[in-house]
Amino acid sequence: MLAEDRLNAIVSMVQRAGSVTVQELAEALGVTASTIRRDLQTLDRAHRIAKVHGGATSLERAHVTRDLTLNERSDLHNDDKERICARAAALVEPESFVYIDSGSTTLRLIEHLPHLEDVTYVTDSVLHAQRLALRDMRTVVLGGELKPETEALVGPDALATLDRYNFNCGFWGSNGIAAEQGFTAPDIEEAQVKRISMRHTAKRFVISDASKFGMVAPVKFADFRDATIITAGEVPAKYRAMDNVITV
Amino acid sequence: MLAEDRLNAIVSMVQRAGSVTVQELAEALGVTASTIRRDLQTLDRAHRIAKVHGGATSLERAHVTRDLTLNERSDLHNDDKERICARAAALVEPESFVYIDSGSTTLRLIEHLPHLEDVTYVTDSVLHAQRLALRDMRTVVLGGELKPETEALVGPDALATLDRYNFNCGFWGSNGIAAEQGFTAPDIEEAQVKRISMRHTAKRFVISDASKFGMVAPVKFADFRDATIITAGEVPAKYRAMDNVITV
DNA sequence: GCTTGTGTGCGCGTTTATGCGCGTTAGATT
DNA sequence: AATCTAACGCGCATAAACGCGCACACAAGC
Repeated sequence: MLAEDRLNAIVSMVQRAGSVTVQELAEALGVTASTIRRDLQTLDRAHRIAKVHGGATSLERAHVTRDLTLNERSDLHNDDKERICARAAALVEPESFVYIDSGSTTLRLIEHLPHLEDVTYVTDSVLHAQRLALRDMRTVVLGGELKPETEALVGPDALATLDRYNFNCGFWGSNGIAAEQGFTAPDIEEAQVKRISMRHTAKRFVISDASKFGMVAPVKFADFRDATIITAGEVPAKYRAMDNVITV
Repeated sequence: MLAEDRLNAIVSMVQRAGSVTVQELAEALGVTASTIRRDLQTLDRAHRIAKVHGGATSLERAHVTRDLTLNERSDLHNDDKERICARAAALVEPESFVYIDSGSTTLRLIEHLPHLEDVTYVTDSVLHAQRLALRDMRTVVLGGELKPETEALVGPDALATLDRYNFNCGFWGSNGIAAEQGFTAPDIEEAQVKRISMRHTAKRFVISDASKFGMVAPVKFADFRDATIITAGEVPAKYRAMDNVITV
């Protein structure tokens, strides 16, 4: 049996039953538990199922249930991202007003944020807001239309709210980072929110792994010099030398 | 059985019955009380149920009085709620701008909403917004501070956003419904959001099971005559006769 | 034929989940 | 208000699940 077929079989079993254990899968497919675990990891990363302790559940079930602590752990071995987030989180100061952009990297950042006095976090992502609230942080959500794919808020309401705020510092993700093209995002509306939020922030940080350097996405939201980049891993020499790039 | 499944089972048992004891859960699921307690702790932290001495209650029940005991147990009239929500959902018309209040009853309502042309839903709850987006509804979220307990948005930003909107119709939950005291909520800030959102809505509906009639919570957000009540079950005769009460 | 890469199984140290015992505490009873 | 009982939380022990490294098998490419 092809590995690919086995993956599909797992997905359909999970879909049909709602949830299955590693053992059940191992027996049904005639491979060891190790292999099943690796498969589940792959499928979880591809967002085709949700891996949980002991087995896997379908996404629908996991979505209502979403155990927030489990997903993070799945790719926790990504040392780079962990280090980046730890470094970034240390930049938050007491009594400050902090903006957190939507995106998977900033989501990871939330888990590292310290419990400081009188800090308020503002975000354009409902998912991020929930996580912040779970960690008992003072949390403010921008208004606006909810984009289902990214759970981010966009549109005039979001922008209008931002216009009333001024942040001490903020953290953004970026799909592309290039010296000439600056920071770029895949979507016009989201780029607009990023642009305006940056405009209202004193200390601006982009957190990203090394893979984004040299990449260019459709819509620019800031110049390369507009933010300090916190990154890790194999950063191209050209960028590593720049004084607004911090490699950890 | 997967631990994850057990958590789901607990939630659905709590939702259906309104409240359950640790013992009942332990017997039903074939684990010890210790495990159930740990599960309840997890679920309570995730705001999926409310843990109380002796067992757990659904969030909405815990809301009326902060620490209630398991003494008087009543069914949440699951059927009633379903009928109420189905009736309410039928009131949404195409090409309308609809407000959905936070709360467990309105959450259930979302599952019944039809896919009509050109309907936009606005809500003050991040949880509700996620569900709406999952169902591919056009969804707008009010801004504001996120209250962790209820996942509702409150404060000046929420109110400012509401001031720019005018809804064709809207649906609210209410902790108390009484002829003299009107509609009441447990929290000042949430009551304010309810009040302002109602003020900007043409057709106002409160959806509630019969148990809320005669109850009074601390903060009033509307007069009894301000909304049409959609309810079911054993409504006191005094209220059943009123012409803004629809019993299904 | 040899190398290279991928997928799988196995062993081992680590983490997580569960059950049990015991001292403490919250509610009910009087 | 005093007392009593059941629920509670904590620590510990155990077993299962887990992740990782390594070895081997097999296939593809030079």
